[in-house]
Amino acid sequence: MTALMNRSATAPKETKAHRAILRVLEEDHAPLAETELRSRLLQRGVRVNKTTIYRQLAGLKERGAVKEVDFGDGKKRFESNDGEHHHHLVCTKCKSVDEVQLPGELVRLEKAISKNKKFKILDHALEFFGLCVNCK
Amino acid sequence: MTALMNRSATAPKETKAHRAILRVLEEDHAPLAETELRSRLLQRGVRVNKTTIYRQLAGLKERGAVKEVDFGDGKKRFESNDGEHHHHLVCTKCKSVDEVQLPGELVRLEKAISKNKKFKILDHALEFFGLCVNCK
DNA sequence: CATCATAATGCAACTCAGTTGCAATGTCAA
DNA sequence: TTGACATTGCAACTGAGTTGCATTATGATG
Repeated sequence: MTALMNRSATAPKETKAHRAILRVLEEDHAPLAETELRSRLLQRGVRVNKTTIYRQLAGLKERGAVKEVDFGDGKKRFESNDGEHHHHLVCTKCKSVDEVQLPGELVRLEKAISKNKKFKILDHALEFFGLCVNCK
Repeated sequence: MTALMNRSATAPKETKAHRAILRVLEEDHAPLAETELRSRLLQRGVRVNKTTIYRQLAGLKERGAVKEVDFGDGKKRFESNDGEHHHHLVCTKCKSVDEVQLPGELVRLEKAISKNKKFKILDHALEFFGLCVNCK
């Protein structure tokens, strides 16, 4: 392609870090923090500086390839943004993470809220915390 | 009393910091971060060390007087835990915070999830981000 | 293939929220 | 009033995340 694909951001370069990070996030389909991501990369023999990781993640997020997720533990987590929109079931004991779909539920809620409160909702954060099958 | 009352939770002592912090949280009914809380206290002429604030908040939370809220900006926020269970409408522009009640909605959702996924939900985090009436 | 602008990387130093150890102070029951 | 012990303040620390800058790598162009 030529000049199109303008995008406010420059075309990302094909680097080792870029490829490896995307691959890890696509395979391990869970929200990963920087340290987790870094050790996953190391396991694959790819050593990447944490600054690079944060910068890559910022870029990937901007381009919509990745979504930021917050588990309320003060760490930024990122997950691949391929599948459907979903939420997480975070086991507070073993830290495992499962996914749930809430088809239409939140959309309905948000519409109702927008009407009543006249607040334009652009995003939401919804995560569930508790005990998974193995831990309860 | 003597040796009993072993507890994990001692009766909180009536201190200046304790009183002042509770009062600020009760009056300014919004989730406040440590720095915000601290300056609110200063405005009332109460100078409290940040360590003390964090420790008081931890205690208040343990006793259920206060709830921790996460807006995903890497800061712990706490709000008074009197009123009804509610969620927040956070304006990403002017940072104002409004409240919404979602009567029964989440309870229903959580029950359905528990059944399908066999995950025991103990807590959830749900906040909405967008533009308030003035900013949109 | 060689060149070169510029994007990506690594490193060190930094910021900022939150925590910890410890000595000093305050609270409150006896 | 006393004394046990909870609370406070301070300084030093931790850990996540960011920034400036010099170095390296990418990929478009000739």
